Amino acid sequence: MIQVYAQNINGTWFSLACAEQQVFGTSFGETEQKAIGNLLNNLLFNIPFQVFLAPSAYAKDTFALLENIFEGKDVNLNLNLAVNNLPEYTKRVIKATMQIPVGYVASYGSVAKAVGGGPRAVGNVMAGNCFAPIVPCHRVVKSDFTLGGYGGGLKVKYQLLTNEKRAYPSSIEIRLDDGAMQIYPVELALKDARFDLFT
DNA sequence: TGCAAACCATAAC
DNA sequence: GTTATGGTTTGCA
Repeated sequence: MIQVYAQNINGTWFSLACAEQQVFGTSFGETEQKAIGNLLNNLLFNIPFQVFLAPSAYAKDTFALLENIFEGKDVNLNLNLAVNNLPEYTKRVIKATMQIPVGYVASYGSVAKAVGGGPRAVGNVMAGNCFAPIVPCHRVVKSDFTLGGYGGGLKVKYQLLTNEKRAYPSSIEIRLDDGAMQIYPVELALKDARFDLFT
C-alpha cells in the first residue's frame, strides 16, 4: 500500500507518494488538488494507495528536502527512489539528469548525447517525470537556452532556476557512467527569459 | 526569423 | 505491429 501525503510549505503545495522508506513519486502545485493530481498523473504503478492527512516522520523529512530543493539550496540527495519498474531508457535519463548540479543547466540535446537516443526522447522522459523537483528536470532547457517546457508551468521553472543562480563562470563537462555531458551556467538560460512568454 | 523535416523512446490502439 | 505524440534540433531559404 502506497501512502500519499500533501503539505503546504510557504504557499506551495508539495505531494509525496511513498512506502517503506522508498519514494514512488513527488510533485507540487499551486493547490493541494493540483499537487496530488500531478502526482497521481505521473505515477505509473497501478497499486492501491491511501491518502493520509498527517505526514509520517519520513514524509516530513522528505517534504523538508523538497522545500530546500525548491528554494535553490544545495541538498544531499540520498533518497531511495523507486525507479526499478521504469523503462531502461527512462532510468538512464533520470540518472543523468540528477547529475546536473545546482547552478548549471543542460540541454535536451546534451543529455541525449550522454545517454543515447534523441532530444525528443529526453523531453518525453522529463514530461513524465515522477520525481519533480528531486529529479531536476527544470535544469534541462533548449539548445538555444530558452526554457523549453515544464510540467509545473514555465513560471515555476524560471523561479526555480533563479533561486539556483551560482554565477559559475563557464560551461563544463561532467562525466557519467555512459559518457560525458556538457552543462552550462544557469545564468545563460535566465538572461533572455521574458515573462510574456509564460502566458 | 520562420518553417519543414529528421529525430527516437513510449504509450496507446 | 503500427501509429501518434512530444518539455527538440538542425538546416535551409
